[in-house]
Amino acid sequence: MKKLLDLISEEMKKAFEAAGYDGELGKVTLSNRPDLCEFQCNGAMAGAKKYHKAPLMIAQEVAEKLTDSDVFGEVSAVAPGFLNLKLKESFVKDYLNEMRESDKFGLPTPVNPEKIIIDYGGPNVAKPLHVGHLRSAIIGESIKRICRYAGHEVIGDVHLGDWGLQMGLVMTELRKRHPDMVYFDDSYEGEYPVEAPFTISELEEIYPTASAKSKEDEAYKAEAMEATYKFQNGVRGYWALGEHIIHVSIPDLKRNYDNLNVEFDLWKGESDVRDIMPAMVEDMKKGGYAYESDGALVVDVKEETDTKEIPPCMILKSDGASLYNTTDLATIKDRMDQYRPNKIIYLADKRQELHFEQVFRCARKTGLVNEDTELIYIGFGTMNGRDGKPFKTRDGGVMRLENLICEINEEMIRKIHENAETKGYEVDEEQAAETARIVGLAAIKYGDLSNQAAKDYIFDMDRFTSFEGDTGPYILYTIVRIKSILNKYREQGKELTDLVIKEAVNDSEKSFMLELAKYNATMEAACEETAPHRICAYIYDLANAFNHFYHETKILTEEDEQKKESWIALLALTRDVLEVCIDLLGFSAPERM
RNA sequence: GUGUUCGUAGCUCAGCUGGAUAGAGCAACGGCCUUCUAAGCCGUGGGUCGGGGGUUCGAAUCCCUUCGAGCACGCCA
Repeated sequence: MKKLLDLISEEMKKAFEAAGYDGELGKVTLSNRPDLCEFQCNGAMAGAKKYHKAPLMIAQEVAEKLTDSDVFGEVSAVAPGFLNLKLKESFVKDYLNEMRESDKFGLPTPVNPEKIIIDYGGPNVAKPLHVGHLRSAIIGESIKRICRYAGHEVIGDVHLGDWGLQMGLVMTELRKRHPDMVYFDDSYEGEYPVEAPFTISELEEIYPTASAKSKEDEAYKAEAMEATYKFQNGVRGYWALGEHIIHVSIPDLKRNYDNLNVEFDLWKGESDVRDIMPAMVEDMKKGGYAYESDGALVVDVKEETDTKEIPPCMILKSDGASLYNTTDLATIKDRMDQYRPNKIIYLADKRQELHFEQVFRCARKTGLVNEDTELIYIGFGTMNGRDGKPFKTRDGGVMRLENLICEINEEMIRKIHENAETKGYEVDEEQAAETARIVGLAAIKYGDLSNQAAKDYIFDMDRFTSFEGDTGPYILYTIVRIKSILNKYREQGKELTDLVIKEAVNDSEKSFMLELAKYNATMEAACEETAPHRICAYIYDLANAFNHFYHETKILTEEDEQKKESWIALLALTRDVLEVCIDLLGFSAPERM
C-alpha cells in the first residue's frame, strides 16, 4: 500500500505535467499552517526560476488542473506561490478502509529481506545490572522488534562481557578469601565441583570489593591481571571458576531482562570466541596487517581521508592478553561464518564510538567482512539525573536496575490508590500490582525511547511518575479509553466485524483520520532510521487527535447507526495501530487503569 | 591540543530533504465531570532559535567564524 503523501504527490505531479511543468515539482508535504490547509506543495516557487514565471501564476495554472480531482477537495494558490491543499473526505476514508484490510495496515514487505544481528553490547557477568544497562536493553529491544515487524530476520545477541579484567578481579578476591579452594591448586587433576562456590549475591558483593582494592593496591591489580591471563589461556581451575561465574550470573540477568520485557535469541559472550581468536590473530599477522608496536600487536586503521587521528586498533596487549577489540573482531568473524548477516547493529554508549570505528575498519581491512555486510554502530547518550550528571542514587552510588523498577512500581501503586480514592473505587491489590508493573514499564520505556537515542536525557523520577502529557501512561490511558468504548459496544450485543469507515463529519474526525493514515510512512522511517522515537512521536500525535475527537463526539449514544458504526470501526483501527506500536516499543496496555 | 556532539520558552524536549505567524509537555493562570475512565479536554501568558557574518526570493535548518557545555583520544571494557 502506498504512503499517503506519495499518493497525493502523484496526483499533484500529474497536474504539474498537465500544466506544462516538470512533474518533479509536484511534491506534497504536510502543511505547516494547519489553520490554512492540510497539505501544501511548494513546487511553484521552486520552479519559478526555471520557467521565468511568477510562482503565483504557476500555482494558479496547476490549481486549475485540479478542479475535478478525486483526491483534493480544495486547492488554492496563494502568495507568494504556495498551493494549499485539503483532501476529499471520500479519499481519506477509502485510504483508511484499505488500511484496515491490508496486512500490517499497509506497510509493504521489503523486496530484499535482510538478516540482521543486533549486539546489545552486553553487561558484564558478576556485576548486577544498573541503570547504565537500561538504554541498550530498551533501545535494542525496540529496534529488534521494529526490524522484525518490517519483515527482516533479526537475531538479538546479549553479548555478555565475560572475558575481561573483571573475571580476574573476582577470582583474585576469591583466592584471598579462600586460598585453599581446589581451583587454585595447580596440582589438582580431578573434576571440579558442579556447584559454584558462591551465590549471585556473594558475587555481587565480591566484584565491587575487588575493584576497589585493585585501584589502591598495585600488587592486587597485578594479581588480577595475572588471573585474567590464566583464565583467558585456559588454566583449568581458572577456567572452571569462569564457567561458574557465568552460570551463576545468567539466570539473574535473565530474570532482570524478563522484568523489562527484553528477550535475546542468543546468550553468547566474549568467551565464546576464545577458540577462534588465536587463528584470527595469526591470520592478521600473516596477512601483513598486524605488527608489533611498543610491545603490543596492532593493526593500522588510518585512512587518507581522515580529518582526525585514528589510533591503530590494538589486537593483543604487550603481555599477550586479548582485549575488547580482539573479542569484538573474533565475534564478527564468528557471526560471518555462522550467519552471513547483511547487517550487524551494535548498541553501546556513545563514548565508545572510536572503539567501534577502529574495530569496523580493522574488520574490513583484514577481510573479516565483505562489502555487502554493513556494520552499524548506534551510540546512545547517557541517562542523567535531574542535575544533568549521570544518574545516581541519593547517596551518590550506582542505581541498580531492580531498585529503579521497584521505585517506579511503588510510585505507580500509590498513584492507583490515590486515583481510586478520588473516584471512590475499590482497589484490588493483586490487579493494582499488575497494572502498576505494566504502566511503570511503559513510563520508563516511553521516557527513554521518546528521546533521540544519540542524545543524553534526563531521567526525572517525579516527571516520569507524574504521568501527564507526553508520557507512556498517557498513551496507555488513551488505549484503555478506546478499549472501554469498544467493550461497551460489544456488550450491546454488536460485532466489530463488517463495519466500514465513512466520510468524516467534522474537522476533528478528519484530522484524527489523517493522523491514522500516516502509519506506514512512520513505520518505514522508524525502520530505515532505526529510530523508535519516530513511533513515539506518531502515537502521541495520534492519541492527541483521538482525545480531541473523543471530547467532541458522543460515540455510543449516537442515534445515527451509520455514523456510530463508522466511528466504532475507526476506533477499532486506532486501537489496533496503537497496540502494534507500543508492542514495537516493548510494552503493552492494561485492560483498565 | 586534536576530534566529535550539542546550545530552541523558567524546566524537559520536537522541528522531516531551507519555505508562510518557530511547536509540544511540565510549571503559572482561567474554564470543562448527574452523560463513552478528568492519568483527560479547551483557553491565556511566556522565545533576539548562544553571538556575529554569509549563501538564498526565503535560514532554527546549509556554509564560515566566535563564545559556551558534554564526550573521546594504544595496553579498561
